[in-house]
This record gives sequence, C-alpha cells and structure tokens, in this order.
Amino acid sequence: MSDTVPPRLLGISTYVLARVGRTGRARMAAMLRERGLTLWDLAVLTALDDSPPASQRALARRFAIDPSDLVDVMARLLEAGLIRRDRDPADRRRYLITLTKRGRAELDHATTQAADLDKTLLAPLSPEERTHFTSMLHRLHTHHAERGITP
Amino acid sequence: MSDTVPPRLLGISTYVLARVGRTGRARMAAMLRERGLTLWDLAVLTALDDSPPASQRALARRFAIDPSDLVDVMARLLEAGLIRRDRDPADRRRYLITLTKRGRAELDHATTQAADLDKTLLAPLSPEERTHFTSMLHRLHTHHAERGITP
DNA sequence: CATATATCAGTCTGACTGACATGT
DNA sequence: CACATGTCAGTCTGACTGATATAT
Repeated sequence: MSDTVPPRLLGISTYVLARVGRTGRARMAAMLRERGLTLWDLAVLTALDDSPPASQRALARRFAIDPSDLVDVMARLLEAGLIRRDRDPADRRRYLITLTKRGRAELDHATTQAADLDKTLLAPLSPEERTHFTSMLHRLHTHHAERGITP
Repeated sequence: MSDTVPPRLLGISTYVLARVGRTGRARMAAMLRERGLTLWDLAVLTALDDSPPASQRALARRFAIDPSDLVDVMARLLEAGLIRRDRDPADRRRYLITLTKRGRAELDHATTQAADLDKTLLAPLSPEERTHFTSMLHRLHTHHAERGITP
C-alpha cells in the first residue's frame, strides 16, 4: 500500500503538511461520526464551553462558517440535546446558546478521544520531538491565522 | 482578524495540524490557479516527470483519484498542451502518457513557486527548526501513508 | 426607514458510484 | 467468455450566494 509519492511532490513541504493534516482530519471525522457528531459540531461545542456567544451570528463569525450553514449544525445539536437555545429577551432577533449537561459530557468525551488520536498521529516522534513539533505547529498556526477558523 | 480559537480546540494537535495544512493547501491552489492549473494537475505532472505510467488507470491508482475523475484532469492537461497521450500499441485499451516540453516547463515553474510558498509557510521558524520540522513531517507522512495520495 | 438576525433555496465544487462501449 | 480500460451520467457532501420574514 501507499504507492510511492513522486519525489517532486515530497519536496514541497506545503504538500506534505496538507497531506498529513488531511489524514488527521479524516480520522477525527471518523472518530466523531461514531458518536453522531461532525467536525463543526465539535468546534461549536468547544466554543460554547469557552464563552457563550452573543448570538448565532457571532458564533458563525468566530468560525468563519457561513451563518446559513450553521443553521443545520445547530438543528442537529439541538435535537441531540447537546445545546440549549433561547431567544435573547434584550434583542429578540438573537439566540442565546448554552451547553447542556449532555453537551458538556459529549465534549469531554470527544476531547479525551482527540487526545488519543493525537498520540496515534504523533506516534513516530519521540516525546521530546512531540512537544517541539507541537510548539512549532502552534507558532505556524498563530502566524497564519488569517481570518476565522475552519475545522 | 483571526478570532480567538477555543482553547480546547488548540489543545488538539490533529486539529491545529489539519488547520495549518488546509491553509497551505488553499494557498497552493490559489498559486496554481493563476497559471490555470489545479492541485490534481500538479500531482499528475510530477508523476509523469517521475516515471511515465503504464496506463491512465495506473496513474489513477497511484494517486487514489477515481479513474472517472481523472478523465477531466487529463482533458484539461491535453488541451493546455502539457501532456501527450497515445494509445499503447501493445494494448490498445491503454493510453501512454508523457510530458510535453511545455508541460515540463510548467512543472518547473510550479515547483519553483511551491518552494517560495514553503518559505512563506515556514517563515516563523528558524532555519534549523525548519529542517527539523520538515524531517519530522516526512516521518509522519511515511508512517501514515495509508493508501494513495490526495493532494 | 435602514439595518441585523436567522433561515431557506439554489449553485458549485470534489469525491464517489453505477453503467457501458471498446479492446484483450 | 470473463476481464481491463477509459468514459459518461448521477449522487452526495461542504462551502458559497441570494432572497426573505422578523425584529430593532
């Protein structure tokens, strides 16, 4: 398996990085799928855990997801009972969104599983290399974080 | 710009890796688009430069692209005059595919531009870190190369 | 009235699936 | 005849675009 990658492609770090990242993303998606979640679902749950958004719109802006696409995500999370959504009494156009207990539990579970996934992904590196690698990775991330997030 | 990423997401290396990889991929696609190329086009060109495939099917297998999807890629590269395609006299079901001079020139140009992109992507790292990072990246890549490539 | 929010409907792309004509 | 190759047509997903009802 793993047919040889043309050397010229391997010479492009951007390519290799994108390729490995894609593998990781796929595995994460597969892992979440087993619990009936998507990558966007996880992103939303983490954001709610971090700080409850002022509106659905604000949430969409934070993740650079299109507001119209967020509609389906919210509907799924609502039906699964992972979030609560109430109209803002101060501005009834807006929704106030919060994590439910079930939502928090699901988030905790996903976080634990993600940590396992990380171990698998970075398995070929020694413990010291792993910390060095992730530190460099974070630097790349913050440096290139243009606008918004895309899971 | 760059709304804060929820800390719980940042704690997931797989996420950060996928995120940075996605940024790189997008920039690479944008760079190629200016010359009228796609990521698949580049992948095919590098493969032809590496070793001419026995058939279009073999090429598809190597990249884990669906043979039916490869049809459009080939059509585009043919029309652009970057590749040549002749029926294999030994087995007339197959196509023998080779790079044209224009194709090689385009590939060389893309390779140079990709190197520039790499510099931009890894800009926040020191030269020593850069080599260390790419070396670790390659190890991750070969370790996780499951089946086929996906640009 | 102009603007903001949430939503719906439609488009466009990339990856996949099934069918098929041609050749071995 | 069974099988391989290249192709076409259709589906499904994720990301975008435009329009609209409701509220400010």
